[in-house]
Amino acid sequence: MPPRLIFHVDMDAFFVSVEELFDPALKGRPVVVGGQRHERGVVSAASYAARKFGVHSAMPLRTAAKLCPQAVFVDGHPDRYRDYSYRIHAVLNSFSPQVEMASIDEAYLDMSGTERLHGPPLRAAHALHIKMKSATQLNCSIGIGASRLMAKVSSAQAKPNGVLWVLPGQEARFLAPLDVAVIPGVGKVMERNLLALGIKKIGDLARLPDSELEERFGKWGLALAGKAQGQDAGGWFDTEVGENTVPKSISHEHTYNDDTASPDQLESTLMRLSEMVARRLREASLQARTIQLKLRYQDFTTITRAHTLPSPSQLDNEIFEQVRTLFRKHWKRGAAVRLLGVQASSLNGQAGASAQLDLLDGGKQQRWQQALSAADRLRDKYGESSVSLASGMKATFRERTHENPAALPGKNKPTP
DNA sequence: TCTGGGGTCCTAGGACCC
DNA sequence: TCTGGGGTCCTAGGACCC
Repeated sequence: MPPRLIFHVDMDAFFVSVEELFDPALKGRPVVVGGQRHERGVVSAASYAARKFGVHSAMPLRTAAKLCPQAVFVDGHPDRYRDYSYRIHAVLNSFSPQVEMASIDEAYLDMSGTERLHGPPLRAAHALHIKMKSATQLNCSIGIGASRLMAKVSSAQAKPNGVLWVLPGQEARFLAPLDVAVIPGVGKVMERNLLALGIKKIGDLARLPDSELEERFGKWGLALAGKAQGQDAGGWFDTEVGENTVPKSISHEHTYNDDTASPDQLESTLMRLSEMVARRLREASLQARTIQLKLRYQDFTTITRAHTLPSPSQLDNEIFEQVRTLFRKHWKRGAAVRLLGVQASSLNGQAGASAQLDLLDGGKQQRWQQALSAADRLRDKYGESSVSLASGMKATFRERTHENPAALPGKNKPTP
């Protein structure tokens, strides 16, 4: 069997580049995307000019402002990025039937067997590079290899705006001089652990016997030994391109600008987050069995508390009631809260689940779903805050939502 | 420096069942 | 009296990625 041919396509400074398309005056300047300089938050993306000052993503905005006072701070625009992500996806789909978006701005393509259509790998990559630029006005970097891992590592080495192919058989030699931290999955903690063993470069790692790595780091250690040779070696990397499509969890969270201990404020945030999660479940035709609350206090201590429902749900009120129960049980009353989050997991497609629900309950469930779909459409039209579940809370209705009172699930509330 | 929001995967312990 | 073993589900926390 011939080796696989995998492309990893990674957009260069994606958020910054999109912002530059909307405001060309940003070009060439140090730009920080993610919020204003004094806000509570972190850098989502920094332009190459800003990176020269030591600014990088995940850094607190206030730190970035100190390192680079002359930077332009720009709020993020998720809708814009999603829109460009779709365009990128469309370009990629025209090159291979096997495309997997790994995040909003990067994708894997399985290009095995496309030589007849696209020619040899480098020619295909250059054609893709040019088409991406003309279709989206954005630069990308492309890594090519016989595994996801090699493609991913190569695209990072190719940045910015480059193409790099590591020939089959040359993987270990290519990786050897690189820091262990370039291996996807090796973060700060693992890097420190390896450094303590005198392992700094991937070549050092490759010299260690597999058995020692397994002994010290378990299953992960064994995978690491394979990665030092450029193999996908278990876990997420070891899947077919295009296999990872159904999400495992859907969540929303919110960090307050000012910490709060007001039960009303906290519970209405939970309601809003529950609605957002439920809505996305319905959009994806998924139902969740496990509902999780995330709670972060002022001092940053964070807890998660979960509950698994007897039958799955995609309904605002069921999710909210669960999360509120968890909240009332575990929140230290009076303690100021920094962040709240709601997560739905143990997801399954609707087909099986709704059949089960029909069996249990008949029309009530369906009426709820119709009401909620109508509410979803209203939110599309008038914004997220225009429609809200009333269930005993202060709800915010705008005048125009009364045009269609039947669409408000808070009225004449059935309890499924 | 004072720490976002959306995800994935792994580990470890306890419950529960056979 | 002291004491199995394996499998699966659930929960909590943490590392990691973009």
